[in-house]
Amino acid sequence: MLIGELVKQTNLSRDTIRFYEKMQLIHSITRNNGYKDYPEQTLQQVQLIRTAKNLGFSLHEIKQILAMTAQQEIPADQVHTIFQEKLDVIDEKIAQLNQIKMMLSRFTQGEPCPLRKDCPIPELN
Amino acid sequence: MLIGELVKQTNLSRDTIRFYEKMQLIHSITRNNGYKDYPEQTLQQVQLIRTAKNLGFSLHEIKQILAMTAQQEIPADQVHTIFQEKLDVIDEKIAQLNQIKMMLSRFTQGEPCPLRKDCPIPELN
DNA sequence: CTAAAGGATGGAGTACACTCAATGGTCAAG
DNA sequence: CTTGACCATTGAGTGTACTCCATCCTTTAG
Repeated sequence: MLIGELVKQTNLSRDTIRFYEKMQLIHSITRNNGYKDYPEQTLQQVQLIRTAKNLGFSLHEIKQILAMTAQQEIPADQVHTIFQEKLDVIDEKIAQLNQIKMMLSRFTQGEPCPLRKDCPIPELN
Repeated sequence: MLIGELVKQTNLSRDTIRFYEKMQLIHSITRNNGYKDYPEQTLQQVQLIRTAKNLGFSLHEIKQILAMTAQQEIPADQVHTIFQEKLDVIDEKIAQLNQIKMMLSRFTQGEPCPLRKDCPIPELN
């Protein structure tokens, strides 16, 4: 797949795609004429980049996640540990989101806001 | 509370606190001697900033959330709408996190990775 | 009174993640 | 063979969120 096709399928800009490739989040094979060919799976990888970015992961972290998914198996304990770490981070983020959500929800139901000075102190985190 | 105390309680740097104040996420009262006095609730506000930032909200978005919590009530439909929007974003983020989580979990249980096939293994820095 | 600790301001610099502009090569249609 | 759509590279610029530095003022301990 040439870059123009990838742009259409992903709605990313050319520059963004080239930036991701420079950062080695995605990869291509260079044809004889100098044009770059992106494999089909790049679409899925871009989708993961988009989602993870949206969730506050840095490109560096996303690169790690992508690298892990590229392994054949999960042989080393080391890799598994990094993997579990990411899962833990995700669980923590979910918990934090639920906390903020509950705080905001209570507020929309007319309860006093914990961030105002005349209100009780919340237990965030 | 003077800035030094706030630094101790929050583990943020002086510069970060001053940056947040310049961006109007937090506020202070200036004493006669020019020193700035931060109200107690600043601690909770900083905690929300920290949590929301961790979840991928921008300082601009966090400023909106903080502004909303400062309202006495929720009178205007407009405010309520923005509020509900944030709640929706939070729900979406939770869903996305669960998606990534499930993808990674499946992978740790030996299933083939949807991002693989012939993908080259990126190098970790 | 003096020194040290802590406070304020202004401006420059940094890291990250793009984004744009300039320049030039490749290829298919007419 | 030219034109226009695509492709490539390089380097500069932008917005966000800090971070550092220089300089100067205020308070407190000795």
